Amino acid sequence: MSEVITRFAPSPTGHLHLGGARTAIFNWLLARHFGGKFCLRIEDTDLLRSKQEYTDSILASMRWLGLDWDGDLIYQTKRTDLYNSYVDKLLATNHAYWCSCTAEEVEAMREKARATGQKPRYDGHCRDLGLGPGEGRCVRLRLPDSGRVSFTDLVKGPIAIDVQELDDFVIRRADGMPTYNMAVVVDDHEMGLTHIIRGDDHISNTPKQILLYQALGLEIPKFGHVPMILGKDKQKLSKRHGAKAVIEYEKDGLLPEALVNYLARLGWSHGDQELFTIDELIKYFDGTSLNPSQACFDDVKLAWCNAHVMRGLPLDALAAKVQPFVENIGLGVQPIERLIPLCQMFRERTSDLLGLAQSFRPLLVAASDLSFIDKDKNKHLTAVGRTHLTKIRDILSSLEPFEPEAINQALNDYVATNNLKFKEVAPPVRTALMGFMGGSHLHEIMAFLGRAETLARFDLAISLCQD
RNA sequence: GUCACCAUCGUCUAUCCGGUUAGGACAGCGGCCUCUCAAGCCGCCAAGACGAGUUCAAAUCUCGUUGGUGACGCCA
Repeated sequence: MSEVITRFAPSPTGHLHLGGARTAIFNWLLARHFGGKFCLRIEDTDLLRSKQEYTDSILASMRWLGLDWDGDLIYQTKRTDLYNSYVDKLLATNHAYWCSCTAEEVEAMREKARATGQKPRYDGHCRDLGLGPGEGRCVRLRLPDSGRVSFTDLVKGPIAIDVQELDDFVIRRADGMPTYNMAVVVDDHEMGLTHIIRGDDHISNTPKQILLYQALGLEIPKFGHVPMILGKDKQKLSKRHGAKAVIEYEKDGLLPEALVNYLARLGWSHGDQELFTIDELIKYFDGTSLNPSQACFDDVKLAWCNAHVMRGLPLDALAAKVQPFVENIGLGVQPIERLIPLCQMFRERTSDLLGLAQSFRPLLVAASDLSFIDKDKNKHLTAVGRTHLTKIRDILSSLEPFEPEAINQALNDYVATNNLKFKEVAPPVRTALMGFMGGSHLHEIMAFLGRAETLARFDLAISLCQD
């Protein structure tokens, strides 16, 4: 088998969104699986809507996701001459012709067709007029009079459409720029693409592109059209339905491995396996087992995926990742060594880095800044609570060493010697330390806080106890 | 309107060329564990859109219906 070459070709008219990210992942995975090449091409021919900042943002998201590309970035706006050389070839072989119709005239044709229940299309007015460059405005492809265009889709199987359904579409605009289908075909051929996985909104472009390949006498690559991702309510994914750009997931503290795992698994499967490492995805993804039906995006499952990745990370790596989030929510620049125990205590209690950082708050602020949840405070900081807190405070003030094991032992001893149950003692202590009934094991919390801070919290809580 | 694509639990999916108590995962519910909350473990709930046909046998093949999505630009 010759080398597999795939590509991702975003247009820089917005940030990288979930759908684009998924097609990028599929193409990247296919190339990596077969040891081929994955190329990146910026389709910036829409001068009005394309912006450099979006190109930058898309590239940043690609890097964040770990989708590295081979070779140089290709910008379509820099290849106008190349496209026009192909247009000239088509003109020279009579596969294309100049058209002088105005936008208004073409629109009138469409209206007319629509009125008779036909598909709106160009009626071939200038087809045989033999217009030259001076007389024409744009260039159109001359389609065959009859026949069917068919191809075997990697995802959907055999697809065929009658050429009667198509019209002589524009391949070169009046301003000299190529249209989308023209540029895509030239680029895909020039870049040597063998496989094209894209959204199935392109399924109707494919016959047009195949006609171009045929008119140009070029080899046709394999196409695979994956269905678009739908929102929760089966509607098209839009901002209204919670569609977010990849960059936003990054800000929310998702891990790229989790997003890649989730997105790859949406519309593709490998038996019953749900969780994959990137290496496993590369190993198993061969372009088959792609699901032809639409899939709804589920951020709850994404969160589950992310939680799983977070739990599997080495603690120091997790601490390094959460560090900027801790700083961003106003908890200061904390050294990694200090974040490691926090990660250990809280990583199973949150599903993203932002949530993890937030869960650190009670342990990173001073006792005086600790905020209490009224419900827990009223319930546990009582006269009975004061008794336990006071006695335990005494024990802790002279405990040596002030370390997890010893602290835990001291608490158990207190419970045993007073003939109590742990669950009678824990609530006031927990509320004193955390401000609410949550968090990790008490001895871990105290060991992290250190003796001084622990005692300060006991003192504060004791003063808050109501009879 | 025309054309194209799609159709299994609420959601993601498995069930390779017809024969399964239709499996797994997320969510939900219940239990165990337990100092809270989680995590973990165990269990429960829950599906072949509808109608015909082919066949000994259909979720699986065929046709139709319905529903969803997409496309129909000198946007990409």
